[in-house]
Amino acid sequence: MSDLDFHDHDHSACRATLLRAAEQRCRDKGLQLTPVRRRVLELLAEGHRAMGAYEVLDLLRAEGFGSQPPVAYRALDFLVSNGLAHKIERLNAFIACALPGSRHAPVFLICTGCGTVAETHLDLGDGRLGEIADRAGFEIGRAVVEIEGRCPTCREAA
Amino acid sequence: MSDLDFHDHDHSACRATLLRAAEQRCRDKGLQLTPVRRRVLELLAEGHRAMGAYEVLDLLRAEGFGSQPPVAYRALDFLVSNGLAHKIERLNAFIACALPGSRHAPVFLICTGCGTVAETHLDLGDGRLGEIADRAGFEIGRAVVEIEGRCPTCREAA
DNA sequence: CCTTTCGTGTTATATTATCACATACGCCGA
DNA sequence: TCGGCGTATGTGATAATATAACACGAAAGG
Ligand SMILES: [Zn+2]
Ligand SMILES: [Zn+2]
Ligand SMILES: [Zn+2]
Ligand SMILES: [Zn+2]
Repeated sequence: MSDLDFHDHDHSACRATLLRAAEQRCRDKGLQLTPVRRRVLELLAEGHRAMGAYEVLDLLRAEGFGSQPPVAYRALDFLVSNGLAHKIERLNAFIACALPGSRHAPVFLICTGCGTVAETHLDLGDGRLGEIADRAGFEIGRAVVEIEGRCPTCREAA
Repeated sequence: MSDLDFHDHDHSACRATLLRAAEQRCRDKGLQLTPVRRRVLELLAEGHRAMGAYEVLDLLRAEGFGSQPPVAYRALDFLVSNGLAHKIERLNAFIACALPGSRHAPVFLICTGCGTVAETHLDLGDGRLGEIADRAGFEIGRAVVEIEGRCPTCREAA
């Protein structure tokens, strides 16, 4: 399975992998993967798509967690800060990181047809972006690459 | 002057160039660069930095234009749709396009120290991103590349 | 036992963005 | 000349996204 498949892969498998990786990562780094945080990551992984903070909040509320925005935002911030999820700025939405563990510049391919989001990554050190930054004397902190377009399935349909 | 200078260039010159280019572009394409729209572009060009919609709105209001959010958002949408400005998603802010005319994927270098934003661009056809999209069978519509870090000036200061 | 730290929860508020509707103006065909 | 039409501008109201400020409780460490 490629890291770029849009529709044809085993969600339950990648979900389980994600959760295991997250647990491992938190153990290693002394982070607390508390019930809310864990559940939010599960929700993102289950949905396997970008979810808004309020969408997450609704689900948390329905499950007996806190019902106010900070509950969702704090859990999401934790996941994002620790590389377990990403925020997709273009959509004001969050998604589980498909490549946890590696320090990477995520690249999102966002289908405007079906809303599916595929993640891959870019090594910023080499390549055009690194070159651009070097030439400008700019020190890269973090990068966001978000590409909107149509996924293979939606292209066929059209 | 490079298109990537952060601090040391002639603002009044690049502002004038921008406005002339916009007028030209609107004439060519039958677009109406109305007073509000033109003034918003001027404000972005004068500021020479990313400005929030409400910051723009405050200035418009002070100058006798409409005082409600849609006034600013509609003008900004016009400019963005027609390639005269960009929205920087990471900042929920807008900036005049530094390279109007060319159809390009803008790349923003955002300094977290001083807030300055430099724009350059990427040709999506070739390069790593095009390659990634091709491999996934993904048809690129538009792309957003936003890099946060420190500009040369702020690096020295640190 | 006391203090500190962290996580969770709450209420209230700030910030960003859109909806819905009214008016005005230029254009064009009847 | 008139009426319809598209487009731009303006308004008040509201939606969607995000943070501030504070209280409480559990766990860790002295
Ligand atoms: Zn990732
Ligand atoms: Zn699709
Ligand atoms: Zn541009
Ligand atoms: Zn700087």
